[in-house]
Amino acid sequence: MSSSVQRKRIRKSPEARRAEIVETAARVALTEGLECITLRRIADELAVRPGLISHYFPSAEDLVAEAFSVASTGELDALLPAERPHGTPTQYLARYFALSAGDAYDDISRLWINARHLSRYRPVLRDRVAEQELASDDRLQAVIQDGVDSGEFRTDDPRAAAIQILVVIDGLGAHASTDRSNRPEAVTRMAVTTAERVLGLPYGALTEVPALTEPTPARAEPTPTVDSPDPS
Amino acid sequence: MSSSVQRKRIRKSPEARRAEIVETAARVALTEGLECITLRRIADELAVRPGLISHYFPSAEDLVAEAFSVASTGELDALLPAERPHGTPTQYLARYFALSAGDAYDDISRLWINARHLSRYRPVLRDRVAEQELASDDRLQAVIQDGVDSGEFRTDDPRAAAIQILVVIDGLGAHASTDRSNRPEAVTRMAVTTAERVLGLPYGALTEVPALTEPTPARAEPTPTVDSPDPS
DNA sequence: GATGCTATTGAGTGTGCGACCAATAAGCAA
DNA sequence: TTGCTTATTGGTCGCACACTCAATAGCATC
Repeated sequence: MSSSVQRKRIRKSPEARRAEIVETAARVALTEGLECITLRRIADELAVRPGLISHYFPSAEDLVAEAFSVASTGELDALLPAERPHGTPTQYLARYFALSAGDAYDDISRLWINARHLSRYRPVLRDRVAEQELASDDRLQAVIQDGVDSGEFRTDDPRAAAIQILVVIDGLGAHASTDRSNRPEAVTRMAVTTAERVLGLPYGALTEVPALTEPTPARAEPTPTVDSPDPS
Repeated sequence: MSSSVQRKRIRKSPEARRAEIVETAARVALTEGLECITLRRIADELAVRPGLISHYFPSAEDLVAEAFSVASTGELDALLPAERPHGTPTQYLARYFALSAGDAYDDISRLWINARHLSRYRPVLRDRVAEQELASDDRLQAVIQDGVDSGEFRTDDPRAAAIQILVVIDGLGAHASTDRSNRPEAVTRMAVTTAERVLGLPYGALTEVPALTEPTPARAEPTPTVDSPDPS
């Protein structure tokens, strides 16, 4: 056998193939960057020909935007799930900050920087970025609102509180490609400190917290096929 | 005359030509992005042939890195000069925040996002980004130290204070390509608020301040070497 | 005005990209 | 088994990019 060149073509349903393409692109976006989503790259990954990717995404820009949305949504769900049946708002928030400070968060930080930069040139992506920003704001605001309702947090503007926290997280994440080893503790802890301040919590309230009773998986499985609605 | 094709070549000293190239690249970086620094693009700006750019920068990556450094240094000097003979630390700091909140700052925010993203792939640029980050930290720290010495500010870790302020500014700047029109006031004001907090100042101390006696120019003139014919 | 140094050109190489489309064959239905 | 729909291929086009190098010509110097 001279080599591994694909001999037999495999024919899949458009829905399955499309989902497969988007998933692959999302993975590439997260690990290597949005500009690595090229027709050839994704095609290689799936052992098909570039033309097939074009067939599903006549404009490559749409695939990039879709990949970002999928990756970003998946990460958000992993960090701060929409359903929170296994703990208090304080616990979920504490978990959120713990994850945000970990090395694993660097990929997400990089993805956001990547998307924010690239959206300068790509209108389709720009819309998706704005959409995902809103989703992040909403998600965090919801947790805060829950905490306010339960009396754990105190703020008269949960949305402003959420955005302020996210601004700090973005600011800390900006350096995801650079060395951050010798940052002062006050800086490392900035996100938590900000949250404690805007939510009327005492120092340590978000770091010294019992873990969730039934820990949600660190990474949600990305909804195995079947659906995946139409992108742009 | 069929057209404007360059007829006569102009021979300049290597130093002058090199400076011209870097200046042009820095301007392009600031207005259009670092990936628009291509041999052809810069050559067109200067009405020379691409090969000449290669002659001065055998690796284009070096030009990109150099352009970023020059642009970034220039902007830092415009925002927060190293020499501050015409006012108090409070005044210079207030001016810094005023400029940072203006629309003109968007170009700089975008440049930083651009550089932070691109440095993921370009080691030379990465080093320059780290270097310029340090320069920003140092510059702000110096102003804070002056203010502490004069009794205007109060903090026991000027560097940590500086970095915290910059993290917030970075976080706010992350959205420079997106719409930010309907941000809560608390968010818009975050950088100033942070500064007032970490420097032990009352609310408004950095916004209600008399202007500098001899206002430094908002933008330093880039040494108009007689020529510079065509902006794109 | 002639000479020499070298800044600058012109022409070319190879790579990777998105996009396009007629031809092909997989797999379902009859 | 046959036929048909259409998912998939293979090939091609044009463009933009960085990089190379021998040939050319500006200009300072004599």
